[in-house]
Amino acid sequence: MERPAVPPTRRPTMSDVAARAGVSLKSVSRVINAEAHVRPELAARVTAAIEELGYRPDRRARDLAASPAPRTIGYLQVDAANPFFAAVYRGLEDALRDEGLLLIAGSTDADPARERRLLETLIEFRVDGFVVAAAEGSDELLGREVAHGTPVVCVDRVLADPACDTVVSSNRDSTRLAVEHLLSRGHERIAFLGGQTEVWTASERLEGYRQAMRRAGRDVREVTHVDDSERARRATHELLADEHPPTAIFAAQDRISSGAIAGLHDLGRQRDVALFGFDELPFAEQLEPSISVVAQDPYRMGARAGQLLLARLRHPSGSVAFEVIDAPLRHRGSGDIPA
Amino acid sequence: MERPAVPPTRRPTMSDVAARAGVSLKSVSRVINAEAHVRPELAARVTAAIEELGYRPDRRARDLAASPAPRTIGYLQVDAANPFFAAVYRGLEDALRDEGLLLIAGSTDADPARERRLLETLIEFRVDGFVVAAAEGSDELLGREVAHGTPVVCVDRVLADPACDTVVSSNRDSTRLAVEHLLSRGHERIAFLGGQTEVWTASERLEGYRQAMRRAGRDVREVTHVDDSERARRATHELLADEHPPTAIFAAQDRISSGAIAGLHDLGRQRDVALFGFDELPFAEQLEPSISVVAQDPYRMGARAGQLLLARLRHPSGSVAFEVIDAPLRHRGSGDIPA
DNA sequence: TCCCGTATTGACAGCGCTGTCAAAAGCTGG
DNA sequence: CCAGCTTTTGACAGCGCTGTCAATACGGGA
Repeated sequence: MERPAVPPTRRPTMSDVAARAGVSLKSVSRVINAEAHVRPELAARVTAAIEELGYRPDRRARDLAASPAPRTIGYLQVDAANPFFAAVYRGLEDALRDEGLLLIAGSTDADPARERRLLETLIEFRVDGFVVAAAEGSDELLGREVAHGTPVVCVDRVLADPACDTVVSSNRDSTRLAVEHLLSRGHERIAFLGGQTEVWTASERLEGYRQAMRRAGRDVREVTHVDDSERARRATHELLADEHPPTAIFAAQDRISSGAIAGLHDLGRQRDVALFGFDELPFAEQLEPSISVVAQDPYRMGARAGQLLLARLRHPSGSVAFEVIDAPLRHRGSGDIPA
Repeated sequence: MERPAVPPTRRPTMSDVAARAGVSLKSVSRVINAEAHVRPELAARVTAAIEELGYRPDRRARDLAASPAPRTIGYLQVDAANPFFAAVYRGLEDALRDEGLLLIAGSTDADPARERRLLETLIEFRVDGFVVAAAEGSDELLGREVAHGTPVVCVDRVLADPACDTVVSSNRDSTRLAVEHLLSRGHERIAFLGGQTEVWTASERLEGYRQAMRRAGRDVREVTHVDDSERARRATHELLADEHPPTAIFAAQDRISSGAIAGLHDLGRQRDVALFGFDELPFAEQLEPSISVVAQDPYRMGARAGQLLLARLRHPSGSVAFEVIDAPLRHRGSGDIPA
């Protein structure tokens, strides 16, 4: 199929509409913005011209000329394909949609350089606010924006210096409770499989684990920087090949849980090693045994972040919020396997 | 925490930089765009001023003034939180990133009105191209854009009238092969659980099922408009409560597979009713039995769509591509349960 | 020494739109 | 019929930037 030679039709502008309708530029502007004091007859003529030409206003020019209501929000996430961030995204989107705000998003893959580049680009587009669910790759730039008065909401992370509105899960406490549950089932050797400790959430969860183990007087067994499912799978293999293998595993995020589940299955040990995961998992109910998890609610986190952003847009100097969303334990089976 | 009264610092403009550096507006512009013929000494002064003021160019003004290289692509998807669309998104993002293109995305929830609104907004932002993975809610508007010369790529759907570049899976053929596989295991009553038949992909898959059944001389048993996991779960219950229940089920997309799996588990029938799903599933390996699926590759679809878009941006009148990405069968167990 | 080509810089218009303000048109009551 | 008001319309500047083109400065050769 050959595409027909493109008619080099310049997109019609407001002047084109004005000329066609035989009115002034400003009158077209009035009609488009539904301003008062326009004779219906003139409005009709303009509307007809708009229709005939297929005219659409240019938001960029509009925003440049007027100091407009907020229109776009930038969203920085680690990975759009990760269910956690996808759910945050969706929550955000739904919270902002009613206000007509559009999301411009990008994945950073936890690469600080990429994060910086992305943030700079978003600034150049003059987005009206930011929601940041990504590592600490751009704190300085971000701090500048906060200081400048641009609304910024952090999700699932914290920005240290200029305080900004923040939404996080009860990482530490929920982890502690989950580990205490494992302890209550008689486990003494509980391994912790977690991600990069430089990441705030990861360190919080690790701290929750340590608190529980310390209070119970047990030795910790920490495997960190397990950043993907495949590494978690291998780590699980290694753990169980140990001379004194753990009888329970705490997996500090969804990818790690996936790897641990796969690893246990590989060895046929899924029914005798207890497992508690952080993050809800698809098919957690249908797996055998079904999987106990700390269930974060990323959709809700995103939605709250959106609401905080809207509030900040309306009241730039209101007090700064720090919201902790409870991540409840879902006891399902794998966490109740006894020692 | 009280936020300090915001310094109402207007964001610095190019004029501010020019004034500070004691040079003309145009010189600043030259430095920023790395144009030739600028004395290093002057460039240094400008750079310093930019740094001191924390100046960032305004892309909107820039794009308005110059006819710029493409910068943004609009992505219409049904639901950002759906793993399929999230993976397409990610593929797109990765394909476009190297060209410095940014994605502006929105979820339509298969609501035509919302789809139209979203598309109109994206047009107002003058995005340089569209990738559309959403239902047929806005074909007229979209056709206008295609006719107008704006690059548009359809993913997982087709646009009938003005042909546009398209990337789809082998929906019909792969479904036929999967159903033929079930037939080969001796199944005679195979039920089809699918979504809205008005959606192109859904109708293609249904057609594949019909072809296989017709050729084998079997009666069809079609349950359509099963649009979410919960409805699929109930439909599965009903199907198995039938006087002549099916001995195998084909689930035409991931959400439906999830529901069917849950439904079978509810009844404890997961080991004696065969199941073939469309779309890859997390934990498909670890479930018992593990789940046979037609494995679409949404990441690759997104990546190809991105490449097609880039190609079209470069050669607006090249020939129109229609790419079918093979969705191979993954035989894992649930599809091999005999009648 | 002066002329000419090249390197460097800046003035100014204009991208598509909205805000301001003034002009034109229409209405009221006396 | 006119003053005095309101309604309706348009001219024009300017948002922050880039393209064009003219002006200035500098170097080398005649």
